[in-house]
Amino acid sequence: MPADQDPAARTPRATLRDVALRAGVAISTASLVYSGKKPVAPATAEKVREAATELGYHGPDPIASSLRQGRSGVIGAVVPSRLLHAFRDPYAVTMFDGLAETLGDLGTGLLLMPESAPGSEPPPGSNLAVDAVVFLLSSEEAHPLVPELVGRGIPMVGTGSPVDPHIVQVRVDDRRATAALARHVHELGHRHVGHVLMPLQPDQVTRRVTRAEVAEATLPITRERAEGVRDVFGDVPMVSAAEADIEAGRAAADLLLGLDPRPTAILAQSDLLAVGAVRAAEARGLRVPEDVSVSGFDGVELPWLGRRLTTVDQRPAEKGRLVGEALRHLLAGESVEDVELDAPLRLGDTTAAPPRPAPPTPGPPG
Amino acid sequence: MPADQDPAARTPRATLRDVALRAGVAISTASLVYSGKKPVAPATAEKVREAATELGYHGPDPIASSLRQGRSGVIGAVVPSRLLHAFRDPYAVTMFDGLAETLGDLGTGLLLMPESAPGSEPPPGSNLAVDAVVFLLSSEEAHPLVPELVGRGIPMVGTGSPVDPHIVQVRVDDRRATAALARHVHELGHRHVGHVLMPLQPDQVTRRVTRAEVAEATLPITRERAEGVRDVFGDVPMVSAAEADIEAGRAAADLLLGLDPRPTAILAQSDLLAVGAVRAAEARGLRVPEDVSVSGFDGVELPWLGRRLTTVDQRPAEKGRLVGEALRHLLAGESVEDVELDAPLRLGDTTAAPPRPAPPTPGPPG
DNA sequence: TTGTAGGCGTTATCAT
DNA sequence: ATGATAACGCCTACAA
Repeated sequence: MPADQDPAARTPRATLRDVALRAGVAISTASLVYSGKKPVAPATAEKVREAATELGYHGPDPIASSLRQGRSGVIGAVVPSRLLHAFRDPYAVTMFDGLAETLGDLGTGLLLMPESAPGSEPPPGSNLAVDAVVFLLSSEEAHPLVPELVGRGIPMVGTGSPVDPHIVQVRVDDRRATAALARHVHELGHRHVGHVLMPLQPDQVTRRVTRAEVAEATLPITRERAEGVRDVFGDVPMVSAAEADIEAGRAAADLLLGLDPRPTAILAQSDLLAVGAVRAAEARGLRVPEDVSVSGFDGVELPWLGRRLTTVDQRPAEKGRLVGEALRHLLAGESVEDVELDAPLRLGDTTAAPPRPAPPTPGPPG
Repeated sequence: MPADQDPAARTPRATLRDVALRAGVAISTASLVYSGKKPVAPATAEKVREAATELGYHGPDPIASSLRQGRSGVIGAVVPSRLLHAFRDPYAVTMFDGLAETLGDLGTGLLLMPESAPGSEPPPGSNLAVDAVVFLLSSEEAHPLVPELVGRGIPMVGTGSPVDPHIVQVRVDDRRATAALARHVHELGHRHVGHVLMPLQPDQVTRRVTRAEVAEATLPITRERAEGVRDVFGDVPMVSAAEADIEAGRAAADLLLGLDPRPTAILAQSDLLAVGAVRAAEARGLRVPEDVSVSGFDGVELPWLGRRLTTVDQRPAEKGRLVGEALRHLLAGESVEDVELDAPLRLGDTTAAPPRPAPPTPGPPG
């Protein structure tokens, strides 16, 4: 390795004071040249810029500036520690994209704060300088960071969980939206449906679950979507997927398709799970939608699927943008109400009327 | 909206001084209770914590702490403004995941700094308080932020571009790795191959490109991988995809498969492009690998593909981790050399010997 | 083990 | 339009 670094690194960095001194003006005047908050004579500004260039000064130190102004210009985003998994879902990425769009206009940065093992004290990230925090993908009803942030008076925006009166929520009415979708499937004529749920717990296995278990799910949307299905179909067989991804959706749907009577429709709690359900059906030689209908939830783009899923469009990009808007108002000191996002039903080509039932089993003659 | 916020919000937040005063100790002592850098008598610590609780004090202000210590505990990650597109590629997500892993241990946060329209002055993000910056997905050979950051003495780590002596690079030898892959395809017997390239420019269209155009590609890896192919096959037909995604890969490969003679193998510059190539072949009724061989580059997980791509494994997670390691050393003040990552060839089931050529065209008799 | 004192680099206020 | 001055909240020598 090189004997030593750039010699300039050894020299203490120039500060605004050095620049002002060299330009022959007051520090406060030099500050104005950079902030532009008050007019400065062009000649003066020029002198300051020159001095800055000579000293290798590249503008005010963001940390010092933050301290003085009381804001860091950074929004914290709490994300699952397994970022990889979360971002495999286009829903998550799309929502972040929408958020980043608003934030970009705002000139604020987005700081990823990975959740870590529960119980660590203090919760990681509590020592990071953020002006506000968003919870977009949390699957916990309570979160250790929340009391901490409330205590610090840091505004928070979420999309459902964690649940806390201090968090401004931007959400969809999951139950109602799911019920609308279920009603559509019911009207097509389906009477035997199966429901594929998100994981009830982290690290669980794909398995059938009971209504009682679902009532205790960590993730509120899991419960609410299941209720939406029940509102229309009553109790139906439910399988909770081990992960919110395609493979787990396939496994979960496969379990349902093995039941007797076999469901004629699979309602999945996310588009990715629904894709898995389509795969499971195909693997059994069943055609979608002729033999089995499949529906999802989210409304993400799946260009590689080659078909349009019947789903609820949560408008994830819009959701992200609305979170950004809420942040903007909160940072401006305004108070903000919860937002309910409209989530329209999108009919695709994965749902149709159920196959005609086999003629009332004549049974082998004799 | 509510008439007003939590009344506590109006009260200026308690500081360490208030706490010390209330606990009857010196500010510096109270500070030690939180930093733990020197021992404090248990009784004293208890008094301080009590006072803190009473005052609603939740630990030192991160900004003030940062100013004093000269570090913010935040790493900046420059990302494409179209985050959505970038994160559609599992390569990107996997690499970030690897990075986040190292950073998690380090207790530092990752701040996303979206690149914005070129030419904005000053470059956005230059006012954010970061201790170091990483460029993982940049497609520019030069970047406006680089001189700025060099000026501020902020260490940088990258994976190839932008190119600058101040940036520690963690890279793969793209040319050599691609040549190794090409050699494998050559040894299988292929003599007519087509090459699918990443976009040469942002916002371009999928189209055939010449060697001369490739030599001027923005993205160094595009050039280097093309050279790797040329090292083995000489000049081959090349098509640059409009985007680094499946659909563009399909369109690009379709162009190649329409040539006469039709290539018996398509070498794509990324796994996602290769998936598109597989789709293009299938759409033409060609079997992979019996009729057409396809190879990729990256080595990402594609569980939904249902087959294993022949590819170069860049080990993206490891790459991310190595970037994290480099950061760790830089932040510790050590000097760091560029890292070359080994990228092994992974044989999958998308490559095989070319189909036997049709018997030397007898032509219609007569 | 605890206290004293000074400053990190900036910006806001107020006066000129 | 410019200048002097006082914080912003904390941490670290150093002294006791």
